[in-house]
Amino acid sequence: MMHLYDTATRKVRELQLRDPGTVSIYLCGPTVYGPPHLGHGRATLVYDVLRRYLEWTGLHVRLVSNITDIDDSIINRANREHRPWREITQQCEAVWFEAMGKLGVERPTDVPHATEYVDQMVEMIGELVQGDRAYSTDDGVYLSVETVEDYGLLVNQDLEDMIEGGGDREVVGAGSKRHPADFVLWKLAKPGEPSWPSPWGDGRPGWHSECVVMSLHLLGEGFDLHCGGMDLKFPHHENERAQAVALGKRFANHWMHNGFVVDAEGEKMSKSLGNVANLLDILAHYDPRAYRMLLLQSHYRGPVSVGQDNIDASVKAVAGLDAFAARMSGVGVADADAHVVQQFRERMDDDLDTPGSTALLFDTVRRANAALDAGTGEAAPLVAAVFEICAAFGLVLNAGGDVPAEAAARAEALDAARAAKDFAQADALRAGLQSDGWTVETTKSGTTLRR
RNA sequence: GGCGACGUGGCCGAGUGGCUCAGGCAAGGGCCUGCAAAGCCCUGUACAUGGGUUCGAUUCCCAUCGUCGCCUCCA
Repeated sequence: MMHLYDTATRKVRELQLRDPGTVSIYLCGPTVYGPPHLGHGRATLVYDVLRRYLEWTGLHVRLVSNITDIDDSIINRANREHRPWREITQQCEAVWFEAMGKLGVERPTDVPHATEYVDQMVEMIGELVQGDRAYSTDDGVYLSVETVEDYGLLVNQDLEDMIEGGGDREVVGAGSKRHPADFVLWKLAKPGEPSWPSPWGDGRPGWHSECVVMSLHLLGEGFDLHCGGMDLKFPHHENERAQAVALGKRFANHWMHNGFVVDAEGEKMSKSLGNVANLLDILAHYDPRAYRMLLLQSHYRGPVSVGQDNIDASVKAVAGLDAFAARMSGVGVADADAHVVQQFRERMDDDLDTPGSTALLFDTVRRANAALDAGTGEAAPLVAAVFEICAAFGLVLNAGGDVPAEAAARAEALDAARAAKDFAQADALRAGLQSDGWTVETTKSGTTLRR
């Protein structure tokens, strides 16, 4: 069974399932106001691998990942560009899913939009106000964090320390709040801003309220796993949790957070530092599978630096797997090598050890190649194991695909020239095929083409 | 100030109290090949620094130096 590091208890523990056979996961999705960056790509890839692996083991996975389609940053951009805010969110969402498609990230089973759940949010906030856990001020409704017993659980900090460290940061709504750490559940609208009706005045929900409502609505109390990037740990996840606790509801059983993408100097890529590398750029210039490979080779909790050298190495690693798939396309079907599969499961179940699993993958590739070289007929189970691992990783290998008759004819001509020892002609044919983009592999048994 | 992560061979990046030990990319040598490609085999005296614990530490403990993250925009 899967064991994962749990942020709340700060140790690796078994992922206990509320409903045996089904895993319920909530992943905080994007706020759609700009293009996705490498960090978004990392988070979605990490959880895509988690999801695919869990499914591969035979579990049913319900993965809910929201779209935050109402937020200050959206409104700000709309004002700046004098465009309707809905136009921005729709466009950004389309770009998001296009990028995810290219990355090979499977669409979540549910994609709730914050704006579809405003009624439920108002209802929830009402409950909190009624229970004296929240109060309204002249600019909105706030949750009183002092009423939440273990506030700070996820960040592992108590309230005083958090406030002390606030430093120069501006405390939002400081003047009217009961406690500086109280956070907004409902923001009253300023003139011209998008708004929904509520008992406290027209306004919009706070970010933290969106995800509690949607996760509890779609997955129910005590769902299995809540995930997201490290930066969501606080305040977002802490505050989501605080609301659920204040409501007396069981929230996520397990918390998972992935590490950052950092730049060459080891600094986190962030919007405020302006060093964010666009995911779309990477997708346009490299084999998108390379980013998945790069992430598979590092542990999800650690930082990953994404640079030219890094990506290049991963591009080649993936190309090597393609060559393997092409080479093994003639090997018959067999059950996957049980020992390899077992080792793979052990590693993956150990806090999603994809680096160890990737090492196992390449080692199995090597063994399968050696077996094929030796002609002992032992390659097939190893090949099957490689394909199993790739499937669980969400890595789609390119075995070369269809070769048009015209190119196949030239390959045959190449073999004929070689047989006739007309090497000048053979070399010319090969060069011609290569310049047409074919990878040409000439073996004793004949020439194969792929691209 | 509080909480936390990290410093591994040319680059990236796992991991471990002692065993031949990751893995990818790059490099050198060999086998195979008409030559390549693909593949296989071999090679590289790695674990920030200083102490300590230990028969033995890259791995545990302490300190130092350095890098980074979070402490109400952020995957």
